[in-house]
Amino acid sequence: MTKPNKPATIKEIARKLKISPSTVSRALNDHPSIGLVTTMRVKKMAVELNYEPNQTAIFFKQRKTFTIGVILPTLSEPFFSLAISAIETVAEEHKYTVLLGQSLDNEARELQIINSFKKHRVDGILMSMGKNTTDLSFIEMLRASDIPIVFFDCVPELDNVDKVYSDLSSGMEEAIEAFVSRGHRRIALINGPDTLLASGERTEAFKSALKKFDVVIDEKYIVHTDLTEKGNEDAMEQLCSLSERPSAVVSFNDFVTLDVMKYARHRGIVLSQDMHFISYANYPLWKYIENPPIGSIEQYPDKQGGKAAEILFDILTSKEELEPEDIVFPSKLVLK
Amino acid sequence: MTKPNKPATIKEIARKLKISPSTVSRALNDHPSIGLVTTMRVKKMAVELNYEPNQTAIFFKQRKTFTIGVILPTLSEPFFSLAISAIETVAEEHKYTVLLGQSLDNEARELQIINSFKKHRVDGILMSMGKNTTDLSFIEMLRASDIPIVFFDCVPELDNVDKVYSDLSSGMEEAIEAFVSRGHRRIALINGPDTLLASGERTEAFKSALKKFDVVIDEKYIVHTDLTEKGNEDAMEQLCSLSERPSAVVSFNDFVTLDVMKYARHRGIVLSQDMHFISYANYPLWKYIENPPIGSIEQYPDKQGGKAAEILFDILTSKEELEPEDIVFPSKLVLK
DNA sequence: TTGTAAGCGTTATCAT
DNA sequence: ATGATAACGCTTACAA
Repeated sequence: MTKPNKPATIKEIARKLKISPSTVSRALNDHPSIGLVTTMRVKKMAVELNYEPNQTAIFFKQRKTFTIGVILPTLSEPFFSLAISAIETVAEEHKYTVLLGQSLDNEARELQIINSFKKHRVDGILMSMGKNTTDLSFIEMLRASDIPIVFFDCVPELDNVDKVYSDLSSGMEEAIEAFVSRGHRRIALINGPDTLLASGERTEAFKSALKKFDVVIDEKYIVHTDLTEKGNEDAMEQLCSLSERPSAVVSFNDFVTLDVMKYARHRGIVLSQDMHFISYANYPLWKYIENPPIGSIEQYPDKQGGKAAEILFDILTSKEELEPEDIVFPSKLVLK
Repeated sequence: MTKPNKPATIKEIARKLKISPSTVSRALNDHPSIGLVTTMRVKKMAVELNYEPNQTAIFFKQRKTFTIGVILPTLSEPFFSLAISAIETVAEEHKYTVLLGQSLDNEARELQIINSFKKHRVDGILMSMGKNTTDLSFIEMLRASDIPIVFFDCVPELDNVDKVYSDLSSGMEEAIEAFVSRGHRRIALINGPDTLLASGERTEAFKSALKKFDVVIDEKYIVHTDLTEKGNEDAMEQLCSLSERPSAVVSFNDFVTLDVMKYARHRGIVLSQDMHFISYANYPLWKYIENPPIGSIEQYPDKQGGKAAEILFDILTSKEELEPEDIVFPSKLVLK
């Protein structure tokens, strides 16, 4: 029964109807010049034969695949699964499908994925770069192949590329304000590794926010973690061993805060009393934590992903060369 | 400068070298019959002209796209993001790329995604069905189009399809054993809606495990939630209002347990003392929770996804028709 | 060892 | 309003 169903083609419809393939093609595409009757006859025969256009042929002919590739570090971070959902939604509206590639923050894998996407002739690429990606030559390569790329979240420091990202400083300012207004003066920052752009931005935002609210900047309150569990604990230990412990801590992200709070608890610190927290990410799990941070800074992965996708489709549909977009979403403290 | 780079084709290489396109094609593919010298000349010219095979043409000609589609409810559940990572890994080994489609447990969207995948002529599909999917006719449709599909996790109750899933009962048995050995006798089950297969399986496993450990089955200890936050709380309230409250609760999954524990706390119940929990999923966040469940039942999303992908590639590479696979991974209690 | 030619399914150009 | 033909880039019998 499972006859190797070579699906019906336009030619067969033409043959059955004793008309030419071009007429069939036009009828199927509702070309105005085709008579209503033939159009109907063709369409009827099409369903009868269970005709399905062979998209691979069409892709080939049109030099378009109606496919975009999305490269991001990992879907296990809620940030990115939210982002890709938004991307998928936008893609769907444009009748595009989404190719997925997780880089796992590995630059070599990133290259591999890009090449695979290029081979598959995706019409465009959305990318959030890995934390350690330094070689940006792939951008030129894609440009040479005429494949537009729009970055989101982790974007390159170039101004001739399209990018959507979040401004960390607005959230930081709100965080410091929240701490200060609650009477805190000894405010610490547990930052990521110095090699990360995102760390530099946080440091800068931290300092300028402290300045704004007239809190003296004390370098010993700025510590670093390599973002491993051990690194997070070490960073916390540094703060705990200070003679004047901070009473408030902004940390790199919610994951760091989770580890850090756990460690603090083991160290006998009473959460939400001896020490208060704010971090970046605003993951939903906080509502289940017994002494949650006073807030978390939202970076709007969905808006970022969605906007990046929209820009990409603008590029894809516009005929002229567009000026590169540089979109910034302010981050925002969400109090718990 | 951005010349509309129509990429080099085999023909141009042929022309430059004054040989025939077929020779070029063969040389590029290391066809044995081509002389070493010509092969080298061709390859050299290929890099020189920056030649890139036009995969869309190849896809078209070979009737293969080296693309598989993955349909799953949502990536925001860690279960599925883990599964898709495993799938991606296997796909990559086979030089395949992955098209993504999130159904959001919506049957109509599922159909839409399947059709989109079919249009894109994916070579095969991996699917975890939505919780409410009842119409399985898409399976026949895909069969007619000769697109193999392998199910994982949420699989149809048919025996002529390939599927990989987890046996809920082994984990349930271990859970009950863990409770019983700790002296619990009043053991409750907070199950999902009755319409779900997964709920029926849990109920059955629950009862037979209780029987196995000589605990009397008391129907009032079996309650249901629609898996919303409100539903979870209501289910817990039912248990709390019993004159003889259960001291141990197995629940549908970790998310339910989170809500339920939170509610219990508000209700004045001392977690890990008055009441103990076990649920399905084994999400990593438990290590950050102050009074975590005594354990969680692992369902191995990565193994399921990976195995499903392997089966699909077996089908894709084998010449003969293979017997449908029916793979069951026992679930397993992981103590915290 | 290499070349010739047909063909994959569709659409677009040019006729009629 | 419809048909014939070429073309997209590549592979593969079949010939030479």
